[in-house]
Parts: sequence; C-alpha cells; structure tokens
Amino acid sequence: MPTIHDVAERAGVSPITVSRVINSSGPVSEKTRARVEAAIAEMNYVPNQLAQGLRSKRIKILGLLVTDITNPFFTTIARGAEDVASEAGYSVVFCNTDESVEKERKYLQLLVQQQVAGILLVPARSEPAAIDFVQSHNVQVVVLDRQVPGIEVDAVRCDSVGGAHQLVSHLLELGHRRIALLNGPHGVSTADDRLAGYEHAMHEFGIHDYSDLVYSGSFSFVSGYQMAQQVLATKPMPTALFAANNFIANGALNALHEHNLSVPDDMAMVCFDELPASMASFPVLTTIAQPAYALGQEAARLLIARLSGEAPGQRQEIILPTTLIVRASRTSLLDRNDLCRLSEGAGMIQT
Amino acid sequence: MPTIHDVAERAGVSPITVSRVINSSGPVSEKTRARVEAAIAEMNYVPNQLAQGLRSKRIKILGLLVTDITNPFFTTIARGAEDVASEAGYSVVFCNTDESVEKERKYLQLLVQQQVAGILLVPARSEPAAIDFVQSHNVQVVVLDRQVPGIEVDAVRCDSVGGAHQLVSHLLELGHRRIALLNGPHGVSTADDRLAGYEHAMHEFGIHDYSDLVYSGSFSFVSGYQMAQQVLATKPMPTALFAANNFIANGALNALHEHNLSVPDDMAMVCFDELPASMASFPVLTTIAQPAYALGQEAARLLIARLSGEAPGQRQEIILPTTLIVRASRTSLLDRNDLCRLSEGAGMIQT
DNA sequence: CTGTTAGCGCGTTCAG
DNA sequence: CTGAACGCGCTAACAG
Repeated sequence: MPTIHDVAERAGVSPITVSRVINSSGPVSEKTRARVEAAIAEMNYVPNQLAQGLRSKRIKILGLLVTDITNPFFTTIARGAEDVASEAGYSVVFCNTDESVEKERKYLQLLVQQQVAGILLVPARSEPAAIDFVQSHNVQVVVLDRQVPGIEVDAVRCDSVGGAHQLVSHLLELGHRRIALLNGPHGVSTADDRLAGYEHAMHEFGIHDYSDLVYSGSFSFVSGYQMAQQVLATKPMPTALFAANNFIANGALNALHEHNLSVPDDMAMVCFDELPASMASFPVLTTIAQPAYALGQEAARLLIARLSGEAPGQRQEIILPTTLIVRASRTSLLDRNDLCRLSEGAGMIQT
Repeated sequence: MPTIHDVAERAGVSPITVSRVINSSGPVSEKTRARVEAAIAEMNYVPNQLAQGLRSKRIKILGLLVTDITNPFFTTIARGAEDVASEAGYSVVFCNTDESVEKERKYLQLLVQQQVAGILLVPARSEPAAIDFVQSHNVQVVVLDRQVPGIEVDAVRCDSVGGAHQLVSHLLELGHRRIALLNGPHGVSTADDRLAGYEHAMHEFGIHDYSDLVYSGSFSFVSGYQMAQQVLATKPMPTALFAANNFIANGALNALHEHNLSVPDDMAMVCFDELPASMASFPVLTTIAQPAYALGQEAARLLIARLSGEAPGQRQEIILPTTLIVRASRTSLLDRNDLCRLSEGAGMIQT
C-alpha cells in the first residue's frame, strides 16, 4: 500500500505537495499537479484516513446506536442517516443495544476509542449517563427517537404523546371504553410517552380507572404475544388493544389468531408505527405512521452540521409530525372479502 | 481527552508501561500496574484506536456492503454479522450499494482509506473488479449471498439454484405448467441462479418453451408490481408466479390485488425468501427460507478468523441450506377463514 | 521489570 | 509556488 511519501518520490516532489494536491489545501502549479495526479493514479494511491484522523483528532465515521437494527423502524432510520452521511463523506457504524444499558455503555466506549466524529443515539434509558459519557469525551451526539430529560443535547424525534393520544381518541370516539395498552418497558421514553398519551385521551373521556388495562413488557414480538395472552385471560376482556409498536402488534395478532379472535370483529386494534409499504402485504391496522427515513436524515444532518460548525450554538430539538392512518376502507365488507382472498393465498392450487 | 502520556505522568511511569498494562503486552509489577490502573480510572482514559491503528495498519472495523439495508433479508444478515463482530471487539460500518457498481466502488474506496480490517461484500455484479480492488489493497474480503465466478475469494451463501428448483418443482408437481418467473436483474448471481433453478425444473418436466414467461426487473417492490402488471396483461395468463425475492412478491401481490385476483384461487404464487416471523403478520406464500442471520454470522466469523490468521490457507466456500416452507395448511378452507378474519382487521369497530 | 528511541502516514508551521 | 521539520498517540525493538 503506497503512502504519500511513495507518491511524492515517484512524482519527484515532496510529500506535502502531494498532500496539497489531494486536499486542495495550498497552491500547486498546474504542471506539478498533473505529475502528482498521474503518480496517484498509477500507484493506485488512497490516503490513509487513520493517519489523517490522528492529526485531525476525528475520523469521518458516525456511530449509530439503535436498540435493534432488525426492527424496520430503526432500519429505515439507519438508511436515512446513512444516505445523508455518505453524501458528506462519512461512514456509519451501527450498534444494537437491545435496550441494554450495559451494551450501550460498551458500544459508546468503543466508538469513543475509535474517535468517531459523532454519534446518533437511541438511548436505552431516559437517564443522562450515556450522553454525559459521550459529551465528556468531546464527541458530538444527537439523540434519536427518544427523550432524555434534563440534559443539554440535540434531539430528533416524533411526538409519541400526541400520536398515542390520537390513536386512543380514535378508539374512544368509535365507542370503545375498555382499551388495553400493550406497552414497552418503563423508563423508555417512547413507552412512557405513549402511556401518557393514552392516559390523556382516557381522561378526556372521563375514564380514570384503567390501571388493570395497562400492560408493560418490551418492544418485541414475543412480549406482544405474551401481553396479549394475559389480556385474553381477563374478564371482561377489553374491546380494543393499543399496541405500542409494530412488533408488539404482530405478537398480539398472533395471540389473537390462536384464540380464534378476529380484528376488528372480536377485538379492535391500533398500533403505533407500521411496516414500510414494501413489506406489509396488506396493512390492516389503524396506525400512527412515523417518518422514520426523515428522522434518520434529520439527525444525521444536524450532527454533521454541528461537526462542521454550521449549526446554531444552542441545542436543537426537532420534532417530526406523525400521521394517523385510519384503515377505514378496509373494513367495508366488500374490501374485507378481497383482503381475505388475497392474504390467505398459499403458493399452490388445491388438489 | 487524556493520552497515554498523561496517564503515564500521573502514574509516575513511562508511556510504554501504560501501554503494557492496557494490552497485557509485557511484564509489569503488581504495584505499578495498580498505580497505572488507578490513573486510567481517575482520568477516564480510553486508548485512541486511530493511533493504535496507525501502527497496526488496521482499525478494528469491518465494512458491510449490502444492496439495501432496508430489506429484512440483509438487515438480518447485518445483525448476525454485527453480533459476531462486536463479540470480537470489531465495529461494523454498513453501506447501501443499491445494486450500483458506482456506489459500490465509491464505498470500497472509502473503506480502504479508512483502513478497515476487512469487508463483507454482497457484490453488485458478478464481475471481479470490486473484489480485485479490495484485495489489491490487502484488505480481506468475504463475499456474501452472491457468487463471483473465476476469483479466489472466501464466500458464504445459500444455494439459489437448488432453492429455485425446489420451489418450481413444487408448482409443477401441483399441476402448474405456465409458471412465470418475476426475477431480479441479469448479471446478479442470485437472479441468474434462480433462473437456472427454474429452467432446470421446467426441463425436468419436459417444458422447454418458457421464454415468454421469464421477466427480469430489479429486486424491488416497484419492480415486482410492474412485472406482475405485465404478466397480467398476457393471454393466456400463467397459472402461477415465482417471485425471486420478498420485495418482488409483495409488489406482485399488490398488483394482483388491484386486479381482484386472489392467491391461490386465481393465481398460485411462491417466493424465494420471506419476512422474519416478527414482521409477517400472516405468512401465506410457500417460500424458500434462507438462514439470513446465520449467513451474517458465518461470514463475520470467517472474516475474523482470516484476520487473526486462524483460517485455513485455502479459500473457503460456505453454502448454507435453505428450507422449503409449504404453507399447505393455510389453504384448507377452515384455516382460510381464520386467516381471512385475522388479516383484514382494521383498528376500529363498525359503526 | 522499566524506560528510550524511533516511526506508523499525514498535515500544520514556518522557511525558503 | 515548494519544502523541512515537527508532532498527532501509540507501540515495536532495543537498552538498562
């Protein structure tokens, strides 16, 4: 692997001249520039970013910590962030914290060691420790998706309280009163906020006794399945379920299926967040859609702006709007039949 | 940010002694070790991996190039690779090539510049240029998911030919003869291989005239939709569709839906690869399931083994088995009704 | 067991 | 317009 020195030798100049050609960081005559560029091309030379970074104190890499890249919501965020980052010459390393503070700490440590330029963080908990750590090492950080109160930090997210409020209000307006919330873990802001939105809507309808309707688990398929099983064992059963994310919803749907309960005939159901169109064969649940791709983009933009000193001095808080998607048409009997036929299809004919 | 020098000063030793403590790379007396460790803790010191990398020539980061991290198949691969990598102290940067040779080249260049230790590559095309480039810079590479013939390189993938053969044979045995293939792009090995498997199965049943049944697009939702539209405009229509991946299948399902055609009553359909259980509300298509997570794990393991010099000298080629999943039960009338009710559910009651 | 010297590849500082 | 010297933070290689 040739170094700047090798190129310099070949071009008959000094290393610094080569450096100037590469970075346009100083005046170079046309003639020497041409010679240098020729040498670069011939030797297949690429500058060593580690060495560059050692001087500049930062390598052009961003860290992205999400709970689980397997969740389409975070995947889409990741894609948005990566597109913006690569446009600006940054790479993105991704880390899965699985909601574990332990893993989060380990990864942040690693990223700091690697001198990444900045970090996009979906914090495992609402406590400031993780962010303090990063900031204490002078690494820029933007908090994604979740809130961490009482700390000065840039943040990009959606309005979970408002979204949950919309979903639950929707159910209430349709006449539901016993609405069970299948939530994520306590201490995770999106879960806490969705609970807050739920409570707010319930209160508006004069309902104050819902403590037996609030379930708390994790944002996973299995947890959704388990919480739904619990719900189905209660009497009287709720008439509606509010799943706090897409995985929970799916787990719950499977549990309902096992009990031969249909949505919405036997049980109504809404969900915060949904699958991208390219995956969901037939979206059926009324949902709050979050602009995940834009979330990733905005977070990366903000971070990169900070890094290049373009961002305003003060901390920024960007809240992107959510959209309530009512799948009303899908419940007309006609459409229901269509859906039925379509979604059942197995890849074979009856013999 | 303290350096090894600062720590040394504080502990009253030389930098190299600190280095020895950190890396256990030399003998240090218990007493000095304790002093050094105390200093490290007090100063919140973390070694600079850039500086380490500058000496060792490599930073502990792996590059992962996939076509689109948004595709659950690649997401799951990524997760598998990341889990293994982090276990070994490596970070993973991910890049989306969108099947573009151009983007692939750009990313590889960037990764080489960054002195990543190794690269996991889902090649955009079956040509060796990209791999040649990486290898010429002495960076280890493992090819994932796809084949690149005529080049000496480690590879981990599934058997696309065999899987496609199974799927198509399945349809043929059920009596289908006019089976349309909605394929990915020419020149992408998985697409070419799935075509080969299709042809093989067709030939076995004495069918040699199928050229009008083979469609080629891209591995995307939109392309699946478009190809299906074309298929539906032909007369006589095929009786079965073979979607070469999950996105194509979904696009095709949507097109069928628009035409009020149901699967499998009006059209049979099978698909190579499928959604993870946590996303697919109701898997309905007969599919070839690929062990995506294991694919990512194996690729990362192989790469890391190479990096630590543990791998055998010769190139490795790991082919993981696929599984044919026949969703037969789903087509019984009873189950069909269940499914129908379940999948149609919208989050509300009828008013 | 510990320290000194030197250099990884690059870019800033200061001189030509 | 071009170059020499120095140092970023760390660690082999070689003393002591």
